[in-house]
Amino acid sequence: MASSGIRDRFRAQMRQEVKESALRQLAEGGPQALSLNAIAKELGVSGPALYRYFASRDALLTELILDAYADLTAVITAVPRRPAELAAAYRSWAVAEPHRYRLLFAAPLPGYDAQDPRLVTAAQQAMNVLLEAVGPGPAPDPALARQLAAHNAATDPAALLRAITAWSRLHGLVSLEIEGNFRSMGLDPDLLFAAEVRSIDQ
Amino acid sequence: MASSGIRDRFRAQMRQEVKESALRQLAEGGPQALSLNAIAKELGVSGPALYRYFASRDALLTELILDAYADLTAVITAVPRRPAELAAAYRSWAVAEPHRYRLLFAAPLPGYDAQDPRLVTAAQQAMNVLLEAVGPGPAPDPALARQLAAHNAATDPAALLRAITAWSRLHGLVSLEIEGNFRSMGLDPDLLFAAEVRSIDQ
DNA sequence: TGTACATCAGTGAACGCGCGTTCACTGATGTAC
DNA sequence: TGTACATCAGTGAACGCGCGTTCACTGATGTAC
Repeated sequence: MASSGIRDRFRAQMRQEVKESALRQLAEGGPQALSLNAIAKELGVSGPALYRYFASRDALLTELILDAYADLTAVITAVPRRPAELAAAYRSWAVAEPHRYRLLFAAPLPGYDAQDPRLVTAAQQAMNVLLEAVGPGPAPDPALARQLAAHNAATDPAALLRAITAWSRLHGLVSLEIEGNFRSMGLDPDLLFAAEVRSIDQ
Repeated sequence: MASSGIRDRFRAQMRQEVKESALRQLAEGGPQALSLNAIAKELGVSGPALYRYFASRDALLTELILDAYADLTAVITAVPRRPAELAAAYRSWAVAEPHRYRLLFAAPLPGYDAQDPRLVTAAQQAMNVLLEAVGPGPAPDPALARQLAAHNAATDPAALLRAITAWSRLHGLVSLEIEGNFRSMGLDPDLLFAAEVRSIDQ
């Protein structure tokens, strides 16, 4: 009951607004632009008020990361399980929200410890979607096969390796694109992407 | 003459020490850990003293980036121009100095504008080394071929595309490795790397 | 329906810290005569 | 060889700013009787 009281609904909405403001800041100012004081200011509230909703800056950051994993996973889940479609969905999300993509895969902020076990779980769920799309690739060498099996016993190591390789290639393209490396070379990321996806697809 | 006076030599060495201290800080604290005050403290000097050697924090950062490009280029230049060797050299450098690799390819710091044209030149020189190692790949589609030719008229567009693709794949692996993504999956980056390089090599 | 109470969102002041940068200045030292 | 001077490394104080977080507190409001 308590969890659907009026106060609880208010709480939930306020938490949501804090997160939205935080994301707006990340989008504009880069990853270390996440400042509780600035969020409070945007929401028209004093700084300490935010401590009603999040235990600390790190706690807020952790939630943002979990949300980002969930969104990315949702986006690639909503699409046919084929490499080209998955890759396009993955890239679209990253390009649309580079600040959130960075939250997932770029350097962690100093002073922030990604200890939370929920982060590991969230990452695995995203990976599982990719896994369903790829067929087995070349057989990994025995040592690698053993590690792959230990990481995910339910999946053929050759398929797992292929999924990881595909992910790695995707990440390479996407991260260079969102940091502007292709644009500064005068190259259209769309075309590079199409060319590379063809290679993953085969 | 003036450029080899005693004072000039002193200046050069002091500049070097400032840079070394800056790199030490980056190595420990992440990219936004570059603080002039902290550098000054480490060198046993007051904060304002550094302004004798660098016009601003951004000027220092720019020099660190240029140095990093130069070092990476030197490392891959010192190795036979074959894909496997180049890839191994590239990766070794990145893994040995992840903080410098991030300086080159991860998100720019907020408030830092990478305006300096020397940065573009430095990036191209590194790319040129990769170019010499790859043979032509599949023919790019016409629009992409045009852009590739515009970016580098001296090179066959098919070879250029192959070099860019190889770079992108390398970057994907290397950046996931240095951020600890493979380690957290229980996978040995060496083995993943060997598997992926085989694919680039063919 | 009315009242008393517990809950809790939000405040303002404060703590201690760090940041980049400027300024007027001191004092050592290389250099030119 | 000795001396005067210009150069310039470095200082300490200050500016204005922002940060996360704590604390004791006020006041509104939902809730239980």
